[in-house]
Amino acid sequence: MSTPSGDRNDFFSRVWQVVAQIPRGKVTTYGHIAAHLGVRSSARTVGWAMKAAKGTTLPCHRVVNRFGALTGAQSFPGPRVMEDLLRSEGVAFDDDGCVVLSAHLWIPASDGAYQPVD
DNA sequence: ATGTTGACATTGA
DNA sequence: TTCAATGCCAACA
Repeated sequence: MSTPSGDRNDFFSRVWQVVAQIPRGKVTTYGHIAAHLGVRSSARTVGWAMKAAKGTTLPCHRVVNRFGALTGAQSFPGPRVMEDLLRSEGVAFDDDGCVVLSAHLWIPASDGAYQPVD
């Protein structure tokens, strides 16, 4: 549509909207968020939105990469803040320090719908 | 204004 | 199998 002055800053807003829907004790990946927005290739930009979300109420700590690694932990006030936050919500970690996506992976728009694993 | 980098993911060779 | 290249959007030099 064409509204020249309207759909430009939406990308961040959309990402923030989705992230805000992540239930406590669950996590999602950049790719899933991007895919939900219709652009899976923009997973990178999703990370930017997260960085820009610092200082907001967004649970950016619930967003991890495809491997479940806390890639954004370094952007937190402390090296253990992100992991501690997730643990505080009941999220389990693997021996590699990665989130057990098999148990906590949440997908946008699933709306609580049960999602089978591969 | 242009080019590079970045909390990623996918495909091709 | 692993390595390299591509796509996307925004901020920074």
